[in-house]
Amino acid sequence: MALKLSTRGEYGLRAMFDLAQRYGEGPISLKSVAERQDISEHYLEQLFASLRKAGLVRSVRGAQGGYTLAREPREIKVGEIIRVLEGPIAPMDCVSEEEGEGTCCARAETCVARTIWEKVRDSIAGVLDSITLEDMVEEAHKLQSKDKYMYYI
Amino acid sequence: MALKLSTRGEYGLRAMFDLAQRYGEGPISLKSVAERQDISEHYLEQLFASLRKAGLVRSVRGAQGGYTLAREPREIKVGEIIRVLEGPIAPMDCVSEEEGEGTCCARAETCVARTIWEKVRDSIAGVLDSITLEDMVEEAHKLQSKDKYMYYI
DNA sequence: ACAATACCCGAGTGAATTGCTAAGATATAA
DNA sequence: TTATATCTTAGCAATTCACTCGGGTATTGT
Repeated sequence: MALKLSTRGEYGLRAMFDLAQRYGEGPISLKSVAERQDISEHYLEQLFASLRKAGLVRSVRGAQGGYTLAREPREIKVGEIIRVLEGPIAPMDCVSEEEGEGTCCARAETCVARTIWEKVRDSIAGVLDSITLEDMVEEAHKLQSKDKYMYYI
Repeated sequence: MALKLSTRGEYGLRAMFDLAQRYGEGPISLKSVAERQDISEHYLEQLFASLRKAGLVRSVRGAQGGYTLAREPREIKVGEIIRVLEGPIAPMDCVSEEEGEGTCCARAETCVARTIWEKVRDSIAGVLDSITLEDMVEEAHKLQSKDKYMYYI
């Protein structure tokens, strides 16, 4: 499978979507997220450590504690979540979004391939940065009402 | 690094580009490709076994043998090469380009994420399928003449 | 005939990554 | 003070990656 994401991105996005669906309800415990999304709670804790350090979620410790989105769902792009959990988007080291772009292209012909990797990178980033958590919540509502509609035909 | 390609795709594309630059000159030995592209010859052999079985290159055995592109450079898309060497393009198992799409989406909300992975997949495929080996050879010529132009300023 | 060349094939392997689990420390509400 | 949560570090089995090793087979020039 080419250009695959790891479970960090997959689980992390699912969990953040879960928080977005409950935005405004106060802190949500990882235990409940883990149960709904069928993900290991301990593993989720690790992902949320990254998300918290990146400023995407806020934590409340102690009983009745949990996590909330640090911003409104429409202010959080899917691309941000993926970058925090998986690192900069880059099909190849030499076209990483990070500043220190590494040393490649000692050979001239490498650069021809490089322009391809740049296009791939930008098209991926374009998709992920065009979708917010709010978009996902809205989409989920649409899918639900569509199901209902189908049912009554 | 998110959504990274392995060296199979990287080396394979470089090697196929090398053959494209020498298209019409008869069989090119892997040894020469490996030297020019600075890739292990044995490793390249493995990649070309896949490329040959997929019908992208033809082999000529024995002394003075080597590999040639099975089609003209403009008839070979970068996406084909990547798929042969890395498998179907799929940021997630459940949105693979292959027929047997696997079992995901037992949960409804998964499908919201799924539409995102589908968009990512299609945007990647769109880029890779829009570029042929001929495009790369032309691009290499442009880069060369640009260098020359810069030099004489 | 016989080297030399080059493709063909399968097994193995060390290093890195992945996807967790285990064990505990710390903070807060009831 | 107890139950509930977040935090933190360490470890680990399984898989994947990027090759290497050791052959075999086909073809060409001498």
